[in-house]
Amino acid sequence: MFREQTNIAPFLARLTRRSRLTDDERRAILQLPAHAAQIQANVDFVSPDQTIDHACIVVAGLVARFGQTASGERQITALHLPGEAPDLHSVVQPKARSAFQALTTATILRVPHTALRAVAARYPAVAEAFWRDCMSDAAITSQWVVNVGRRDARTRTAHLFCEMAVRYDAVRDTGEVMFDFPVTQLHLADATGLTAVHVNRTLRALRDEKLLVFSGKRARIPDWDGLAARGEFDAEYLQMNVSRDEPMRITEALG
Amino acid sequence: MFREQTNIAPFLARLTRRSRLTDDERRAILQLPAHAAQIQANVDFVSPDQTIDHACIVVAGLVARFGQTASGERQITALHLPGEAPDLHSVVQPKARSAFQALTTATILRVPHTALRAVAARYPAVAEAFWRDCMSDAAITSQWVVNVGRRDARTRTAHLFCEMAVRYDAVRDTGEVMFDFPVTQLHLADATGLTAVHVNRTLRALRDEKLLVFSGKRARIPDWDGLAARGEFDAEYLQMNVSRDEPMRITEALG
DNA sequence: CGCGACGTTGAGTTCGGTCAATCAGCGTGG
DNA sequence: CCACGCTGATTGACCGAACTCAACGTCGCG
Repeated sequence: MFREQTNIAPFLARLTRRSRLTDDERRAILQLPAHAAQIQANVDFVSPDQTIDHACIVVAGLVARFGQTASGERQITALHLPGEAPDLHSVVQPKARSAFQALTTATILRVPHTALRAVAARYPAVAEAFWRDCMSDAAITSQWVVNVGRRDARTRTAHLFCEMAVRYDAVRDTGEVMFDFPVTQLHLADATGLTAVHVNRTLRALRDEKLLVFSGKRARIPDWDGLAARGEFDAEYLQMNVSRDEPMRITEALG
Repeated sequence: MFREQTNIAPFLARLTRRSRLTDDERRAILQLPAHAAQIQANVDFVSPDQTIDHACIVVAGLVARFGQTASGERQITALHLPGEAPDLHSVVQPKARSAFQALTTATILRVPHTALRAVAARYPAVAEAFWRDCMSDAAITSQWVVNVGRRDARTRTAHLFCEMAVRYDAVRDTGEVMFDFPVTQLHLADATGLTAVHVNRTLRALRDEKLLVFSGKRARIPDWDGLAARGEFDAEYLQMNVSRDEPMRITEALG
């Protein structure tokens, strides 16, 4: 039980980045029942149209949400790193509408909907934090529409790497940035709406521009400002730190 | 006041399509304070980075959420028709991250966040309905990533028209489908990630295939099944009717 | 009647896709 | 230890869907 609590901690940390929670509320989240599970790479662990009774939290590895066309081409619509809950929305929408896969062997925590609903019902501020968390993901998805719809391959790829760098919390200053990013070029293609071949060429072009080196599942960004400019990247939409903003607790609306 | 209640009714109807609400809860929503406003076409009525203190509900017209690239190209990331609340998420995220514009002269209702939060705090089931409503929009955005990222121009356009037909509630049987869709070809380009010129050619191609006639801001789909097949369209993700599903009231989780 | 917004069409270009071959790394079994 | 086979990365040659540029048509409206 204690081990499970420490596993939930990153998820709680993520929530409290954007929502204020009392000690009781935090405790309630840490005490959520959870079953750890190892997930094999490239195998659906949630399938579309499946009705599920639990949400999951990524503990280790990288999880992706997939869409598919009739001809079988795939499109990643979201990436989820440790601490995130890819299908938290299933609490209010148990019927899955897209597939989830781990891109590498991953560890997840399965948390029953019943438990999540109980906490949300007992602590409205937690329900609010869940809602807000889902909306953060939605803001990212919105940006992906813009990225995939309107930017050329290099800008698009640069933007993706910038987003991941910030989400992996790898951007400390404006100098060199490095982070592990365990994806293949095929995964990058599925995320950017390009083909694997063109991703390869695009990566090489960005390397030639001395903006990004991606090799051995590790990304190195020699010049953060340069890549951010190349990718038209503005981290604002990721709202990595809004805790200093006003409380925004619905609970306090009653006065 | 009475007039305002009737204007909120379509929004309530939308909520109750997917969430169960008691009479009290419905009444509370209908009694939300709201100011009607006329919105001019093609002018931002919400700008990015603006912190807002109210959400809006579309009463008449068509509202779009826009993203933009550095070079000024625009991408529509969501379309909202009457009864929908384009920025309901602002209740938990007052800082806007994209622009909103009406595509035609539109009427909206502005509802103060304070009032929305008060209702959500007093009736947790309403908070839940709001959350679920936002997640429905998110499911659509997810599909748009797939559409824009992986489908060719014709399939993409066909898919968009199918989605709009269903959301306008124009699909009754599998025969001919007609609905008003007040957008220009430039708007369609911004929604599909194509150029206006290519949208024009794509529309003509679909007309030649006898699948879609779009003229005078009115869409006619002679053969619904045909267009749906052409657009790889499956309405499931729109979840237009899930009320018969289990209650899913977080409130009931306490037992 | 003339202006502006929108729609339509043609000609030429280009970015990214397709097809196909080769290479590199790595785990497995002989 | 090495051959084999698999997955992923890389490269070249060619192709085509969608973009660009530019002109012209059409419609509504002041």
